[in-house]
Amino acid sequence: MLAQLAEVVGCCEPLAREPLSAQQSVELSRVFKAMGDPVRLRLLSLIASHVGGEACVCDLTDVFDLSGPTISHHLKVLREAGLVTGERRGTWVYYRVRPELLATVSAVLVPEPAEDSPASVPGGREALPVVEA
Amino acid sequence: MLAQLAEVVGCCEPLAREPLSAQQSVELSRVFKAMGDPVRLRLLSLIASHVGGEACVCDLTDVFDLSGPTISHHLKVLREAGLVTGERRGTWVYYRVRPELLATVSAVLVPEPAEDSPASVPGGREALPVVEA
DNA sequence: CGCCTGCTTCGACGTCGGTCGAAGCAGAGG
DNA sequence: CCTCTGCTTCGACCGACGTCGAAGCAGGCG
Repeated sequence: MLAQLAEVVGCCEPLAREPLSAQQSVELSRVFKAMGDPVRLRLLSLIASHVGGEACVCDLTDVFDLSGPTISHHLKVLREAGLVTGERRGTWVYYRVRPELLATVSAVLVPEPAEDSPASVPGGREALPVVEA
Repeated sequence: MLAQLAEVVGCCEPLAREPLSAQQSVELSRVFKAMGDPVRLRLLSLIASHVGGEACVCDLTDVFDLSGPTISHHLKVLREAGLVTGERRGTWVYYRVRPELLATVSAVLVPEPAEDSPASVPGGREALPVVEA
């Protein structure tokens, strides 16, 4: 049911080039809303900067003065926004970021595409992140 | 009272380089939260892509099926986040975007700075946008 | 099998935020 | 001065969201 961000946003011009359609703005705002919370933003940076590019939930929980369910909730929001992926390996669940989505969002903000970022695979527009609920 | 985004965020590394501090995440999330609404995101793109780089409120109101007070409220949120500035000229109020803030936020998202964007003035780190409530 | 640990889901509660109509303020123009 | 238009502020309503404890699920380990 969730529209695929790649189809709607991946092909949209930078903000200053032409106005967003109603649908594009809805899709894009989903990602920004997920990043619009201090805890989630910090979770994102903790995962992104962790060694190996992934972090266990138990590592993340210790950083905050928040309950486990709350951290789990925030991770779910990030997951549903397509910003991270979670994978269970044995007892622990490891989270990774999707650098493609960050690169896509980043490109929308600046007038100059700056497409030399390593995360943007050449001709990989259809390989952009897909939100699978 | 509002901390200046330039001091807190303007000097922070990309997300994947090192984790954000609690304060940095609070400041940054303020901007993302402002962009986390479809109407505000569309307002932002309408202003940014308008001829002359500025748009009158009356032009913006016509695009949405929303009341004037609601549009005004969203513009205030964007203003307080430092994303736009409003200037009264005679009867009308014109809004402009702050491309520096967009460039700053964009740079935080991608691991490669991509600092060749025209909005990032060389050595102008202290000239970055300041939120003045 | 039974327990223990790590994580998620559920249900509830309080706050925040988007929306509106009514009212207020600022200029322009009679 | 009065009025009219453009925009903002105010007050209220209601749904969305962040938070928690309790309960549920999954996998390791005696």
